[in-house]
Amino acid sequence: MTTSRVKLNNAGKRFTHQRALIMDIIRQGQGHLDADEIFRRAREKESRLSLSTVYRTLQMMKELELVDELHFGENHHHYEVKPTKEHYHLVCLGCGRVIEFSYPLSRYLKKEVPELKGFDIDETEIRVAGYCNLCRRTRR
Amino acid sequence: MTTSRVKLNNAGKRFTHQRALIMDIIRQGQGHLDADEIFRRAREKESRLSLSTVYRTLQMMKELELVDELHFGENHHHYEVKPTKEHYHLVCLGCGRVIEFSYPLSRYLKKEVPELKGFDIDETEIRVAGYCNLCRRTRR
DNA sequence: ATTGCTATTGCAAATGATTATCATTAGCAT
DNA sequence: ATGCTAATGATAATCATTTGCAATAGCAAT
Repeated sequence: MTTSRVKLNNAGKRFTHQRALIMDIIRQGQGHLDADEIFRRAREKESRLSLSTVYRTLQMMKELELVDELHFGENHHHYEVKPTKEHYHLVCLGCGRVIEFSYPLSRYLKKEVPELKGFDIDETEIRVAGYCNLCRRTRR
Repeated sequence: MTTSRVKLNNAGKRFTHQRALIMDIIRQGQGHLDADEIFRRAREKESRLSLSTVYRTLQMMKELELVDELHFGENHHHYEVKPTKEHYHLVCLGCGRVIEFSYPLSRYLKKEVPELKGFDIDETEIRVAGYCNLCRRTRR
């Protein structure tokens, strides 16, 4: 997409078709793919693509603030396109489903948390883990 | 400490001195050590202690709800004794300092987030990253 | 205290996730 | 079309964590 191309050029980066592909996959991924899943999907289109390129691209897109890295309490990360409205994630420990919810945390923090005085906030993340409606029932 | 011994026994686990040591270190650690730091400190007392034992013990203590695992956006985890009052963490990207703050998230979530209807919450975590007072100034 | 069962440990090797190295390739400004 | 150099692919290296297994040590029963 043109927007990403411009963003890359402004940052002095080249617009490669690997990068375009990876971005498209994250965009269409409807959610929260991890590096390996992005790699597998990208490989279907570009069989010569390297996993290193996926990691390097993710790193760069984080720095350019095109994507956010999410942490679901696992030992690998997930990625989503930088969202326009503030939202967080509910992770079901049963089925792994991820549910988004909006919540104006940053506004509340400023109001209610004295420790934040003079602290320059870069990122906020909320993780709520538990069992969704369905999994709650089938749990023994 | 006796309390942990009882908790272990109730769970059908043995109270080994490795486990006691690891728990003490986390308790006295004043905060948020990672597995490797726990290992290094424990080794000063018990030079034959194995890193596997640290990992296995952490795993077990998580399950018994004696400790919480924290995620600071790195690719390893940190640990603290299960806190009595709800609090979260502010991580300075400059100096790595971790500041705790209390915030009644779970109460607010129940009130304000419809997606949580029927969702059985196990854990909640907030991560706020940015630059503390000191680091903010020295940043170019 | 002694015994016996078996959970736990230490060690080493295995796995999983990510990063670094480096020769080759390909954007993009000229 | 050309040349400079950032980016890529492939592989090896690193870091974090887990697993397999023989030796050890809790702890319940004697």
